[in-house]
Amino acid sequence: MDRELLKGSTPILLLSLLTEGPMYGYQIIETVLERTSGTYTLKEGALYPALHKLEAAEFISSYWQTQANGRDRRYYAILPAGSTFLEAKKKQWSLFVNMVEGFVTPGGSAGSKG
Amino acid sequence: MDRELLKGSTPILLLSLLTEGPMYGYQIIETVLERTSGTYTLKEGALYPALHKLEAAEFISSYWQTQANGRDRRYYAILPAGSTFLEAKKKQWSLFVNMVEGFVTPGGSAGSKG
DNA sequence: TTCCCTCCCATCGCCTTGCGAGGTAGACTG
DNA sequence: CAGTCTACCTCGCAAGGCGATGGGAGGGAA
Repeated sequence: MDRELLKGSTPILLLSLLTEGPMYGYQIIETVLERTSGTYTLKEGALYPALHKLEAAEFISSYWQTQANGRDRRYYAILPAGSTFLEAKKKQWSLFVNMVEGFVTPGGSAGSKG
Repeated sequence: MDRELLKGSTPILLLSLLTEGPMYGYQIIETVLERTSGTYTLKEGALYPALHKLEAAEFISSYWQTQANGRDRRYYAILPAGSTFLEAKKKQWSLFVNMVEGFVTPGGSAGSKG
């Protein structure tokens, strides 16, 4: 997976994932790994700073939860503002994808959606 | 257009464009501007360094051409290695797009590619 | 008890990229 | 001559991902 391509897509990934329900960091990494069949490993050095930024922007919130075995986990949940932001990001995303595809496949105008 | 999303996509754009024939910098900027209906302005600060990198990697070659009015223009043309690289990049691109879409639309597996 | 592995959090410096701003210069226009 | 358009290029900055590194708690093995 091209690292440079990834830049900027992490918030979309994170917010989309959290739309399905609260998750904790380690779980996010594993989930991404599973869903991509090992293709993409979300790195800790990318995940945590991204999570913290999202929280600082109040797009997500976090809370610590203690498990039965006594260990603590920090869960992240999406906030309404985060959902709104996600929708905006999604629009930018499809705009971006259509733009690039428009150049990659110049003949068939890649404008299948909005 | 989200700047961060753009990162890493420039080589694909450039190589794809040059597949249609040799172009010079200024022309590339104008072409991108036209084709995206003014949505995306490829900046000089992004274009020239990218072009130089591509040339250093021998994916493209350049030559100066003098116009009728005496002005010089530097044309860039894609090389065989560049085409090969483009194909690889395209694969990475669709992998990347499918990956993100897989998270954005968890229900409907976004497996419609080319 | 000690050792190590797994889980789970987090930060730091480096590298790469795109961008804004700045610079050079020839040709055409007024 | 001044101003604008074409056409090239570079520099410093900001932002993001990555590899490395570190810390801490629980559980199993020696």
